[in-house]
Amino acid sequence: MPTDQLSRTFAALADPTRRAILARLSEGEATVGELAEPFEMSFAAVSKHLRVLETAGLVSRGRDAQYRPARLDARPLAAASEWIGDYAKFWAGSFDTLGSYLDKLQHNDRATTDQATTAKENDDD
Amino acid sequence: MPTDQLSRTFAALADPTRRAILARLSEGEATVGELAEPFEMSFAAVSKHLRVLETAGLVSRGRDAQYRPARLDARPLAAASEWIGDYAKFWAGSFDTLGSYLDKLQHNDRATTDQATTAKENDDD
DNA sequence: GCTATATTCAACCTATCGGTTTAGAACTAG
DNA sequence: CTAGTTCTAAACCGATAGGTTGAATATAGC
Repeated sequence: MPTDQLSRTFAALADPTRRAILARLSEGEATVGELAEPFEMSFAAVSKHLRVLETAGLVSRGRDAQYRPARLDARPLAAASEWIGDYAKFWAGSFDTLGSYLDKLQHNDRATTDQATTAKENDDD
Repeated sequence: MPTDQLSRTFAALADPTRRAILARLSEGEATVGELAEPFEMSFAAVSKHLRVLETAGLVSRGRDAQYRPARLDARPLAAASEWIGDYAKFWAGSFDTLGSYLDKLQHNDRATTDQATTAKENDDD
């Protein structure tokens, strides 16, 4: 996997187990055991997933006796959301190209575009 | 890679070359040759990247003589954006947990939460 | 039909992923 | 100190990712 932050974030999200772990952590801290419980998978495997999430900066770990509780850190998701947001104009018009999207913008000021409130001007990369 | 749509989308985005290809395609259709030009990489490699994007539904291909122009289809990004959007409330308060976020909501009605305009109510999962 | 151009297929290589198992480390409690 | 719990490290494994090269396919132009 490439070493840039955005790639690590997206790679971390590209696994349903890890997304489920993040969903669980959105309800609060959890130990490895608690996180592993819903899965038919060894503790070690979950521990590895946590490490991937940690390397991506999406999870931080603490220490409480034997336990090493994990907690969510959603900040890298902001950057990911921002990246995707630059493309919002392309799905706002569903099947449409940018051309017909701009066209539509001129014809009806507010109708199919209400979803695109997050859109930012595309800068560089 | 897991076979669900969201995983394929995130996996496709987890590579800077593919993100650059998408960025290029956001300016309009392009042939493999045009897409390969900025990279020190064989045509075949770019062709493979395009296939990953195509499998993820992010790119569709056409035919124009020998050329097989690729065009952006951003619709899968909408789902990805929605998934990430469910976590917006967690980065809105930066370091905070859900607990202190809800706490904050009660104590000051509008202050540190102005960033969270995209937040959707977290429903199922 | 031949040749040039654009793209993909097929085989191959190395590195990483996601999982396992087994052992060991970190800590608590008797 | 010993025993029990929780978690991670290490070694291993098969499958996939991302790249290469060289041959095959598709199309256009002559």
